[in-house]
Amino acid sequence: MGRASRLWLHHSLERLNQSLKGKLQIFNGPALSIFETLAQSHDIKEIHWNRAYEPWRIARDTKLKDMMQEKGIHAESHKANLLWEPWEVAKKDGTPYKVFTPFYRRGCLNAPAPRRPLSAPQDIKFADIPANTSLDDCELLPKNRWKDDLLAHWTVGEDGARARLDSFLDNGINDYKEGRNLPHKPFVSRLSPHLHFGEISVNQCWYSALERYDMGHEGCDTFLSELGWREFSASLLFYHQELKTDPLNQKFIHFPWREAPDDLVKWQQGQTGYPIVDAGMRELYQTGYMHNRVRMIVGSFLVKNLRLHWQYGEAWFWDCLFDADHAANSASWQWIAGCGADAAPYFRVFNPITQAERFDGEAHYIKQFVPELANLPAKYIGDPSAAPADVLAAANITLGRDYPYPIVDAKQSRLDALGAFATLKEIA
DNA sequence: TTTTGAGTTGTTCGA
DNA sequence: GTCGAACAACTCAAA
Repeated sequence: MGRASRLWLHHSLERLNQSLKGKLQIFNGPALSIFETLAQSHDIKEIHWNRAYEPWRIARDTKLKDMMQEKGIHAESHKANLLWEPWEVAKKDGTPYKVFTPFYRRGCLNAPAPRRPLSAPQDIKFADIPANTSLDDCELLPKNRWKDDLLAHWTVGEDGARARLDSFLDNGINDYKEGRNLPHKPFVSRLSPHLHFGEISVNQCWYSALERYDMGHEGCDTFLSELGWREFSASLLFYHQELKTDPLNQKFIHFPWREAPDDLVKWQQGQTGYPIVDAGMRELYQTGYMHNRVRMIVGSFLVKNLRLHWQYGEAWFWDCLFDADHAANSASWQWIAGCGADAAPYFRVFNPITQAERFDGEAHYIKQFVPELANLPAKYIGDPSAAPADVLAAANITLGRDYPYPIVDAKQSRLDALGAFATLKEIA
């Protein structure tokens, strides 16, 4: 796990333990040997767990199931992370979908409806099994950065997740279709970390939305289809276990990526000279989250304007995001790079200046995370280097000192990217 | 098997 | 300033 994920997990387990009245037992180590030991010392009849789809988990759980069955223990995994299992959504010929819209509309929405959420168990009987470690001894907390201020923006745990969903259904969902593109507005759900860590189920999200709104409500439909994207990513990972490293479009193995470690660091630190990119990267580092619209902008900037390998972006997001999810992260980076499923056409390169003007025209978002530009008129917020000298002076900004010059020219690097993509055409 | 229509999120240019 | 077309060609899904 990345550092942000470990931090969230620590606090999430703490909350879970509280809601279980201190009865949560934590075991650290290889699952196989832990369960083998438990099976020797206790009379275990059945073992149940929620299914997961990461390659290492599938491999582990398969071994676990085999071992339990050898011992005569009933072992069963269940659908709990997804609305539909990957193998429940297939084309007529039985093969998996590769395009989102038919996957969702024909595949998911025509399949049997997902089960309704179950209510919490009233009475859990805990066995008297001593844990082999404590939460603190797991050392999930990062040693040298983040911690509390990073979590100031969140309420970790089941109660926080439920409150987030209710608040979104009260407010954000009504403006969701268009509003979710505006990074300074509270119109996105921000449910992703809660969903990732199982603090709320996707079934609860699905049916809570449908209890309040009908299919046909624009915001509701868009929200449900975003849950559909989560399913789509999981399906892609299930059928392409190497999604994290291998481009779905094999031609991209030959793509002429640049190697420019200095540029990568400037991207990571939010020092590219393009305020909307820098705001996003700083939001990520400071809050463990980045608004979806801005994720696309910074992603496009990395893989197209800087022409650095999408796996660098994938790795940084994996480390910094509270909602870091193997399937969604890999699939989305492949999508923005152009090698993934349903990927953007090669000529679709986000212009960081235009995007800033269109989606943060009053610069509320940028000024929140790039405070050194606080006095710059919004008119120039997309590209401070284009502001007249007297405007910069009045805003107390000296480029190259207070805020960087653009590290690449947006126009020229776009053309370079198009040229690089064109070289792929010649590959058979 | 062949054909047909369609494909999350954009930019730029010219009328 | 606004709007529609061009930007390529390919793969996918289903008729």
